[in-house]
Amino acid sequence: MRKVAESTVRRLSLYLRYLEEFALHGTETVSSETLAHLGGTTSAQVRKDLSCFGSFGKRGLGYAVPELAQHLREILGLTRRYRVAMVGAGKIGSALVSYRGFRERGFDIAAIFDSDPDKVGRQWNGLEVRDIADMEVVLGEEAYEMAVIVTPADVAQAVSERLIKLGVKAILNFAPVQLAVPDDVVVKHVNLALELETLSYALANR
Amino acid sequence: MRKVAESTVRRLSLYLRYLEEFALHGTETVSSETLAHLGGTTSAQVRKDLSCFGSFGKRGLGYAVPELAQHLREILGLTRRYRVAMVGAGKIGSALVSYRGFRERGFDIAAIFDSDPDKVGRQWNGLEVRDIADMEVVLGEEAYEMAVIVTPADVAQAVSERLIKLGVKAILNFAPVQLAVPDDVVVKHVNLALELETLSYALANR
DNA sequence: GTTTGTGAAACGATTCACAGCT
DNA sequence: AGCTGTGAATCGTTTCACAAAC
Repeated sequence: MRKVAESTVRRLSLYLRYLEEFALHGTETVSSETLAHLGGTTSAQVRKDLSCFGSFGKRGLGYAVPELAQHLREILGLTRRYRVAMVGAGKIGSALVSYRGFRERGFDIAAIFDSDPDKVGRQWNGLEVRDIADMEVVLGEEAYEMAVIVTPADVAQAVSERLIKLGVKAILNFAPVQLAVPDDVVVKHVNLALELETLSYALANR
Repeated sequence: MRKVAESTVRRLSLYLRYLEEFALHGTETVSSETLAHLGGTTSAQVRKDLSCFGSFGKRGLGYAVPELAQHLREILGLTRRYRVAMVGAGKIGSALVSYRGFRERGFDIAAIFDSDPDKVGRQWNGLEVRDIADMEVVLGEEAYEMAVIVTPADVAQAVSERLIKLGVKAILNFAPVQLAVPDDVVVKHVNLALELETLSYALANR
């Protein structure tokens, strides 16, 4: 199975979302063509993506919706819930904490940290913002495999190191720095200004 | 100028960020190797990326920091400011409006719309949330080329159509739907839950 | 007849390696 | 000597096209 492209994984996530939509409406089977159309790709792409992990369809028929959805959940590691630590209680952090999309997909933000005394102690979506100085104490109580870093750029590297020491293996990083992490830790970088810049490029080069 | 890959454009944005950092510290020249190291890529990649748009370096020396930065700003269309309309005054919208990274890069969110009467009329970062029903009136007063859609999925397509009728040519879409738009309109899709899912996949498949 | 699963072909992006300029 | 710019080679992804299954 080894070596699946990131682009494939992203598409699988998308397919899963559409499958859940179909499941909700009671649709029983779906073709690669239908999934492709919804996901903005081609039927061959859908089949290739799936073929990385097995053959889930019936020739002449298509894919059984709930079964394929379940396979995708297993492939994507979404049959369990994840406890997520969030560091940085700024505006973006605030939005993420109450973002239902995370909880719906199995990601529970279960701890929030900030260094600003004005923020520490406040309740956020039923969760107390803790002092970043207490991170080791708070996170030591339960296992956290995932974290979201929403701090200023200059502290993000140090924060990531503390998180990794505490067992975090996956980081979603909103700080505009390239984090240096060990090989067994995976980092996904999100940079919203950069997304607008790709749009600006597209506008300027038509 | 030939077809430039999206990945190239994203890296150029990154290089620009580092160049501005160097400019701030008064560094005068920088090598492809240095930029590569900061951006997590290779020197050959940096040179290839730049070579799509011209030859900006001096052999034996490297690149002049302020000059290359200016070239990149021009390439990326960042020598001007953009008026951005935002539709959807939820939590994510709220975070984006006060996100300094946008303004710093030339993107001014200059209008916010929502359909919720509780939100309409409220001041957000010095900007009044307007009724989405008045979108045509408000946006008709000034030219808007860019928009951010932060609405629920079910209205995003209709909202995009109205925006496009009003002259919007670039959309950053946070709603989890694939928007269908004319060829001359560019859409960038952001899906935060999906980013966590790629992390979950990585954790599950080690 | 329809739709999957998959090698093979086409395409695109990255890396190599070196000639050419400073 | 040092570093860029770039064609050529490599590597990875997408598309094609068709045999096999239903």
